[in-house]
Amino acid sequence: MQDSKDQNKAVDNLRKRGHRITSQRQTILEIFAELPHGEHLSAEELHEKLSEREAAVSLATTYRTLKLLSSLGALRELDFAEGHKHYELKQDDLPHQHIICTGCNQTTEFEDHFLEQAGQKIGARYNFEVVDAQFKIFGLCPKCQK
Amino acid sequence: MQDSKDQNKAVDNLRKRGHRITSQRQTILEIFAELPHGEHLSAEELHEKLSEREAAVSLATTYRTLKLLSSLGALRELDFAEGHKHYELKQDDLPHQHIICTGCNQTTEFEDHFLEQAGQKIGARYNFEVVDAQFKIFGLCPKCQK
DNA sequence: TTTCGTGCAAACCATTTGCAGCAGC
DNA sequence: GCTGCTGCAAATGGTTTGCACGAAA
Repeated sequence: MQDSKDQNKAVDNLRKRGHRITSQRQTILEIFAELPHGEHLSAEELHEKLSEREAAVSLATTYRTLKLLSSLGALRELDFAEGHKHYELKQDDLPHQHIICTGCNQTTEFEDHFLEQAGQKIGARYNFEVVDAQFKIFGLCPKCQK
Repeated sequence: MQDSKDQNKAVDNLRKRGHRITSQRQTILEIFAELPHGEHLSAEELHEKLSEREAAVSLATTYRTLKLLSSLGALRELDFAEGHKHYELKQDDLPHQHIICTGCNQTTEFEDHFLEQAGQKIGARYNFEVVDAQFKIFGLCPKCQK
């Protein structure tokens, strides 16, 4: 399956950089791998999901792991201007741009071939080594326009 | 001058929606109008600039004003994933996309005609009333690649 | 066995809020 | 004069950290 491939890649990345493969890290990656594409979790939400399992993970470790995995490029850190960050598995071959309703905070994922390339192209213009590019559209969804 | 135009537009917006034109709000708009294009301020930085003037503004009011002006569309709220937000005057006719170095946190502004349109186009696809579109590129600048 | 990672609780820091006094309109 | 705005200080909420113990390698 698609997502467990990225999960394994993340584990390899941990190992490669000398980090240990702990049960907590595995469980967290597992949860992200099982998450339907397009969904993302805040640290708090992830911690909640972890608590539902037998193998609970402390909030501190949850935060530490999210930060570590993001720095390794296994997770993508998303900021929707609502006070806390969200995270999702980084899958380069899938769309990950967002359109956010400032009324109800609902986010929808979309893809746009042009945008996928734009990041690399513009980065090159500035001699940047591009790690990630995010396009966010803020506005009101049909429901919230009334 | 370019920026004072946007400043006045913001004042009109305040008035139109029944908000009062206080000296604090005017001073804050003034500071943003005087800011070189491409620069942006955090609440803390703005508060510092305010303290340098005779007419100081409390931190609480600084935050309240930033929030109000953003909700009116006079300011743009920027999030560079470094723990606090930044704000800049919203000038629709100028570029406002950012490329951010995750090494030294330096941000560079750039424009791209395609991107400016892409937000509107994609928003329309989802029947969104687009308020703002932000494209962010994360990566390492030439200096930080070593 | 040697580090590194974890859990806990306390600490931090950006932002928000209750309330009394003050200032736009 | 009415009501919204401000300043102050205290509260909040997400995130980080110091430390002692437990677990990968």
